[in-house]
Amino acid sequence: MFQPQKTFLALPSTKQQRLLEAASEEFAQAGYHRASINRIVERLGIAKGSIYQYFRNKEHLFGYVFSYGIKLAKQVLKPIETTQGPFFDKLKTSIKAGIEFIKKHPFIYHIYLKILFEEKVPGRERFIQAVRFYSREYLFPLLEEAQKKGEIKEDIDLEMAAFMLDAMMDRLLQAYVLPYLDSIGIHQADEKKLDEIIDNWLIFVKRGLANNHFASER
Amino acid sequence: MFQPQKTFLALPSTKQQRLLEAASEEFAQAGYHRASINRIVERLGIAKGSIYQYFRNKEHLFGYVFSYGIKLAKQVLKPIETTQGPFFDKLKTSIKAGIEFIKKHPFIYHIYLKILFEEKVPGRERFIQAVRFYSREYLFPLLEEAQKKGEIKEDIDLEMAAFMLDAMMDRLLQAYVLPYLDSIGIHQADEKKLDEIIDNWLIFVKRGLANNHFASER
Amino acid sequence: MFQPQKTFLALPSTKQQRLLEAASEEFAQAGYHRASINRIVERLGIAKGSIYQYFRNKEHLFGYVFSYGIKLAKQVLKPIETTQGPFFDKLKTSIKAGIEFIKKHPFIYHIYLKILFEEKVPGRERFIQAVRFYSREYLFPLLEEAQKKGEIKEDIDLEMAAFMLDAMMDRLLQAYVLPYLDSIGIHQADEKKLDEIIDNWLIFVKRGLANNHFASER
Amino acid sequence: MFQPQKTFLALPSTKQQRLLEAASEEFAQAGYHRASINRIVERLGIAKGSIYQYFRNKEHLFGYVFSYGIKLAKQVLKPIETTQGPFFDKLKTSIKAGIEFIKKHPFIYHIYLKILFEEKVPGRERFIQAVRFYSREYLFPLLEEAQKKGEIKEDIDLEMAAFMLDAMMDRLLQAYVLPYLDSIGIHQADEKKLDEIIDNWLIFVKRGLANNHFASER
DNA sequence: TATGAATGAGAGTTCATTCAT
DNA sequence: GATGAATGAACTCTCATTCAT
Repeated sequence: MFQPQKTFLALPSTKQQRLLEAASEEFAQAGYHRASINRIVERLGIAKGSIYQYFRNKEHLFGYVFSYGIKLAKQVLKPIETTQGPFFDKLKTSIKAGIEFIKKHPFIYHIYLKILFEEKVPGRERFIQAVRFYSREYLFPLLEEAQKKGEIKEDIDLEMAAFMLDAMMDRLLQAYVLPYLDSIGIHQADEKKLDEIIDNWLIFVKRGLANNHFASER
Repeated sequence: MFQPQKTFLALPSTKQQRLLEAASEEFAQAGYHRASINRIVERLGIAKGSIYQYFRNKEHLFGYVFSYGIKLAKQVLKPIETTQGPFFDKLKTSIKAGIEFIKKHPFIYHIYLKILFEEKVPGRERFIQAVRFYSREYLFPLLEEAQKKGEIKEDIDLEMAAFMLDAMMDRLLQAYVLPYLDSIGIHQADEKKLDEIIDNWLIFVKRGLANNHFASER
Repeated sequence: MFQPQKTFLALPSTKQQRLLEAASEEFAQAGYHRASINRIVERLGIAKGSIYQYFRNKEHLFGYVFSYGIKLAKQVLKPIETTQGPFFDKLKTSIKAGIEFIKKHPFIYHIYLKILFEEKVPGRERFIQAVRFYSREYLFPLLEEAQKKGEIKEDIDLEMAAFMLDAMMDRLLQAYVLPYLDSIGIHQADEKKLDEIIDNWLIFVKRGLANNHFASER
Repeated sequence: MFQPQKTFLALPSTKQQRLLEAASEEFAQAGYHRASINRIVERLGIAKGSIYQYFRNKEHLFGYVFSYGIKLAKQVLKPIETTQGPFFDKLKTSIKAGIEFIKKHPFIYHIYLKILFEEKVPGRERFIQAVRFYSREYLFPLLEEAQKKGEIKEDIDLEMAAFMLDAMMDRLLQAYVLPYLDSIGIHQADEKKLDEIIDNWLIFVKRGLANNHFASER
């Protein structure tokens, strides 16, 4: 949909990469509308006109960064989808993959956050859909399968479950990145601590909050 | 911190109110940076200079809207905090109060969403903290009390529980407002349907996802 | 249709006039597309932003200059239309009025010339129609009346006559302004010479080219 | 004056021709200044740099198109000049030749119209002079000859006659091309209709507007 | 106190032209 | 000889802010 110009594709791939990174960084810092082409070219030390040789306009530049992000996200998602094993293991794999993705491509995730509630961002819905790869589309089939196998209680509303899992996983990742949303110390936790937190999170998800004895008494 | 000028305080309170509403609406629609003072004064039919008599600048204007939002949020929070009864009832009250708040003050909530991930918004963290009134600060003490009373399993990590509850409640409220998240049908639901969804959610929260028999066997 | 902003109308009329003249001059020199807002504000010694307080954009600025031109043209046209007397006297009055108009408002006429064949000029047709006030619309009724009175041969095709008169008068005015179209010495001729040329032109128009004796013989 | 580079002359003549046509088309559509080298090379599918191998710059490219136009115009003009016969027959031949020229080389004529009143077009006057091949230079000698032969009244000012004929013929050709001037139905007229119109025009030219009886009485 | 005209930095975009490959 | 990436000046337009009235 949003294609770069041929000029860009003819560039040495290191230069393509540099541009992609500079643009990503700018969009990650400022969102779509506040991002400045001026700043991007300054960062890159190229002329203002050059970027218009590479991309028709800001929209197309963003579109390219964005489809690049989707490509990366899919690379992460693919191997998880085909993974075999118990449902809760897959969940763990998923959330760890999410964190790995953020570590590897912090700008992409930041762009996602920036445009989550930004208005009139070209292609926004598509982008959000793609980067939230643990969303209903992905989780619901997993839940169905798990319920069939007896891993999940029969009377659980799976739509609601998918929705809530999405919410929790999304927030977990957000907290990993944004200190002010972090109350569990996940932000910049080391590898070991991270594992602990995720396991802790899984216990919560597995057992749920309610005391079964207490709840069943009522 | 961000005070209006004395000129503003001398204004008839109806005019103060109108200004507050116009500004809220603009910030809700456009976020902080993309909000336009031009549009605000147009909406109000006052001179552009006047708004600078009332507030030192955009930052201070936003600060005022913002403290107004916090005040409103606290009004909702106070009565809930003092409510007596079982923990899960309080939770239900909380989420319903949240929805009531959004209904009553849609602009405030939208501002919260808009600035959630916006950079360089003056006082952003404070505002977000305050409007997310079901955040850790509020939930953790409730959870502690509930655990003491035996309503909640002893081996649950309360920090994690507060974090997750926060995440889920936040997303529930977002779903109420944003069509793109309405896979669970909460968007624009009628009063009755809404109750159903919240009850459903509570069951989910109470019992958790995991099949206890299955889980305990492993 | 193209309105100035209230800000402009509130300006002291001398300033309005200065702006109008500066803009007219620029549009007259460069046409619509090549006209530069930058140059206009430079000429005026005002800030770039100011002109956008006065007019929504270039299109509206041009629209205003243009409707001002139409107003002036109508002021010239009105008195001629109501003039009584022989047809050929009216023709003479018309062409002299045209020259007077050009003398008084050289920029307006130059704008007309500039946009005659310029593409995508907002409101171009309307403008051209209005400034070519000796066009078919104006000439045809006069010719009809003259024919009725016997001033003009009965077998003359009046549409063709109007068309040709328009062509000749238009070119006369163009030659008055543009040296390279002038082969009869009308360009910047003095009052006396001008009268002579116009009379000469009228003879040509009255009698036509053809030698009647010769023509009738064939 | 404006020469192509040797590189261009070494090109196969089909390529030369293609370039000429593409450039003509662009200049015809956009005039001189708004014409875009970008679009020309796009149309041709050649590299932007190449065109600067062929022509020093835009000015020289235009100059070449322009001298090509003059060459074509002269090809049309030559045979007419040498034609023998009555003056009014020559006039008819002339205007028909003009229409033929426009049909055959629409871009050249459109360029003429576009730059008629455009400022700072290199060589503009020369080009206009050449393409308006029924101008004073051409018409005046014909008129002199005709007057000598008694085809034209003795007391006609030939300079004025040439001027007016030029004006009328020019406008006739414009009407053939531009819909907004087609009050006389010349626009896109079929061959037969066209002949009729030209004859009608000739009658007008021959006899003139004035009623001789009426005029002579006064 | 209220007004609104004036400002100017900065935004996205276009384009003829250059020059290393 | 052909290429096309790189340039940068100039373009129109927006906006928070100032200040004389």
